[in-house]
This record gives sequence, structure tokens and C-alpha cells, in this order.
Amino acid sequence: SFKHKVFFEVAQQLSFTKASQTLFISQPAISKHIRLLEEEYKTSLFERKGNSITLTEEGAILFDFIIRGQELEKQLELELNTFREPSQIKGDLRLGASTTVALYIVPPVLSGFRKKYPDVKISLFNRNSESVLMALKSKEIDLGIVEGRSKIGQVKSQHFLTDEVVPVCSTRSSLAKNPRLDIKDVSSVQVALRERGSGT
DNA sequence: CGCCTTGGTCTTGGTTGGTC
DNA sequence: GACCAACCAAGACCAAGGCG
Repeated sequence: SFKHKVFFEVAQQLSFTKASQTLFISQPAISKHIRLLEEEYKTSLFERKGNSITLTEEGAILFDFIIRGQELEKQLELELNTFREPSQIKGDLRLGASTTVALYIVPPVLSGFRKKYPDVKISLFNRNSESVLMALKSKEIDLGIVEGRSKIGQVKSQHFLTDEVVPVCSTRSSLAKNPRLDIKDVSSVQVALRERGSGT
């Protein structure tokens, strides 16, 4: 129900006021919905301490059940989609992509995908490989495209395509004279790398 | 007789203004 | 920043009446 939607928003933001702003209703309306829910379940859902609020144990349980409910709803949508033509398929796809992938791989893939599935809403989460994997684990995204092999469990992965990483250096560098370099030759010099967590 | 239409009531989801 | 009181509007529900 809408009351649950309000509760979910407040629990996420941990603020009545912020929830009222994201839901585009007034703050008293938020209070009212939460109070009605608390009366309905005969328990308090938030701990009000002065200026801030926290979830009570009961509130945390409700929050968890709402998330499970949302997952069920999503499964239902998926299940029903198997009966539909691609052009009729509806849903949300939250796609994560690492920096390089988002820049070079995703655009043509997405444009083809949108042609085939016009009613699927796509949101793109764009961070480095490690953050994308974390987002996948915490279910912020449904699918991630990253570089390298994932070392994290609980994630199913599949080879998508092969890319090549090429080191470059100044022509004045001593390395430039050597036609065949070993990884050991590089370890002794200063190298510009991507940040920690980058697949590259 | 079965099928609308109508009018009243209840519920739900809102608001404003003021208080703690 | 949260809550309360008073009030408003839309929609659901339901009983009663009109009509082919």
C-alpha cells in the first residue's frame, strides 16, 4: 500500500522531512501514514529521539519484509514476461558498468537493447569494477559489466568480450629501447595506474 | 427480472496553520 | 524537525429507485 511506500522511504532516508520531499507530499502526511501503520501493527516503527529517528527492531523487520516483497514482485514480472513478445516486455534493468566499459562498450549495446525492448527502463550505475561488484552484492543493481575476473562469491559471471591493455611510455624512456618488455621491467619504474578497485 | 443510475456514507490521501 | 487539529477532495461501497 501507499503507507508502506511511505514507511520504506522514511526508513531509507531516516528522516520524515526528506521522505516528504522525495514523495512530493507534506511532512504531516508522512507523520500520519507512519502513525496509522504503527496503530495497525500495534507497535512503534521508529525511535524518535529529538531531531533524528532510527528504526526500532519491529521497524527493521517490516523494512526487511518490504524488500522481500519487492523482490517477489520483480520475480512475478519476470515470470510474466516469459509469455510476452520482446517488444511487450516491461520492467526495470539496473545496469552497472565499470568506467571503461561504460565509456566504450555500453553505448552501442544499450542502443541495440532499447530497440529490442523499448518498454524496459534502464538505469546505469557507473563506477569502477569493484564498486559495481559491491552494488551487485547489495542488490542495488541487477547486472554488472566489469573488467577482470570477479573474485567475489555469490556472483555468477560470464565472459562477455576480450579487451587488450597496452602500456605506453615516452620515446625518451629507457624502456622504449627494449622491444620486448617483461612485467618485472615495469615494476621498477613509476607507472600511472587507475585507482584502487579499478579492473584496469 | 436484470441492469444501470443515483445519492449518501465511509475511507483514503491530502493540505494549512500552529505548537512542542 | 516532528506532531496535532481541523479541514478538504476523490474514489469505493452500498442501498434504493428507474427502466427496457
